[in-house]
Amino acid sequence: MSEEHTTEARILEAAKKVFITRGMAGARMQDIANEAGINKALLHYYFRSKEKLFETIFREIAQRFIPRMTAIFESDLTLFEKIEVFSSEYIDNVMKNPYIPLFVLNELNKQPDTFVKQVWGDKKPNIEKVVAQINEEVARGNIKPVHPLHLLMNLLAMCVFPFVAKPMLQGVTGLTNEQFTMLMEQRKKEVPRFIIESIKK
Amino acid sequence: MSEEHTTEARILEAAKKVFITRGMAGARMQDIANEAGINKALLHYYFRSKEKLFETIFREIAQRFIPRMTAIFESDLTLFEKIEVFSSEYIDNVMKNPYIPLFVLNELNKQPDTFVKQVWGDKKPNIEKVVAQINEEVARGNIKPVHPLHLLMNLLAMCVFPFVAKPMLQGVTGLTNEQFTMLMEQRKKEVPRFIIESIKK
DNA sequence: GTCTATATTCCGATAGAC
DNA sequence: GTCTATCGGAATATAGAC
Repeated sequence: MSEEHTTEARILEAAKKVFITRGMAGARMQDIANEAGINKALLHYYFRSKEKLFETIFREIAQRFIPRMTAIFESDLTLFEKIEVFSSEYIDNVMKNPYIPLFVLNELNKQPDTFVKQVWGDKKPNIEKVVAQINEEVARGNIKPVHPLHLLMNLLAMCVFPFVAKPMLQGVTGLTNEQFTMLMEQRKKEVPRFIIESIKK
Repeated sequence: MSEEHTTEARILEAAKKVFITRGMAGARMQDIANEAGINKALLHYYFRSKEKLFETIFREIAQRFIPRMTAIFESDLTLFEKIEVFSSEYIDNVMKNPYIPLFVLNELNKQPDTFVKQVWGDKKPNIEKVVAQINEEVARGNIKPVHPLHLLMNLLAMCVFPFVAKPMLQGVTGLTNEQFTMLMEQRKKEVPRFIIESIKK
């Protein structure tokens, strides 16, 4: 598989793959070992236990994925720009790692207290800036009155949900993988268009 | 717990609760037995194996939840009515069973081939009627041009996603359970309003 | 039908050689 | 650091008494 990787890196790579597809409860140390091309004992040598290994993986994934989203909200872009950039970048991001959202949402639901801390232990994502921006645009009469949280939920929902629900959508529509990908490609423009149509005056 | 239920019904009730919260891989037969107030052996007496029990539960849940959503799409309501009724009824529905969407999406992702058949084995949900309705409204110039699938995905996403992402949303916003419930209550009107604002001419 | 006791399998973790 | 072999516990499943 990978050539000049250290053993630890290969384990992390393999564990990531297995944990993401099967979840913490469904993953087997043996599967991870096979995927990494080593044996079980080595997993315990590098990471004391399955739980420690999982925590390492989860933290890495969550901390690399969530801040990347929220960074856009904390930036200096205008509200409309943020909506456009977020949709485009986030959908792009998820298309490359389609299983991550469900994985994160899932484990976050199974272990809310433990993992919520792990994700935002230090620096909680700051959405106050966008919220202020939205309220400001409303006050100025640039957009229609809208509850900031609903607007942000709508944006996030429309970007994430299709990937989480892909098997269901394919079951209903009969879409092939290629067609699904094309649809998601369109969505980068479609989501911001849809939102802006809704709030613009 | 429940008084005049048969043993089989109590097992199903208990299994439903445990499977939904922990998932197939995370659920333990012992937990189900405890929850039902019986012992493990009885579980195997009524349902041969954990897998059989799970399949029974999953089929029941999926077949009771998904058709209820799609029935609205197949009805004789107008497009705008469908959007309003769906939002209201579906959010209402999920508020009473908040863990079901993630459970279904999750297991559907783990076993696409097996379960997609189990859910829609006989009668696939028919979205052609709404799709036709949307295209018609566009053709008549009643609403702005919009891809039917994107519109339906948007509707579904905005209704379902907040519940699937509840722990994340609470982590970011600090919302209490009561506040979250109030927000979802608002959403029954907010989602159709948002959509209709976007597509109306 | 329901229970206790036990068999069986699976899986995380460790011991110890190299 | 990496391996093989094995332990020990947990979880599914069965046997058999009542």
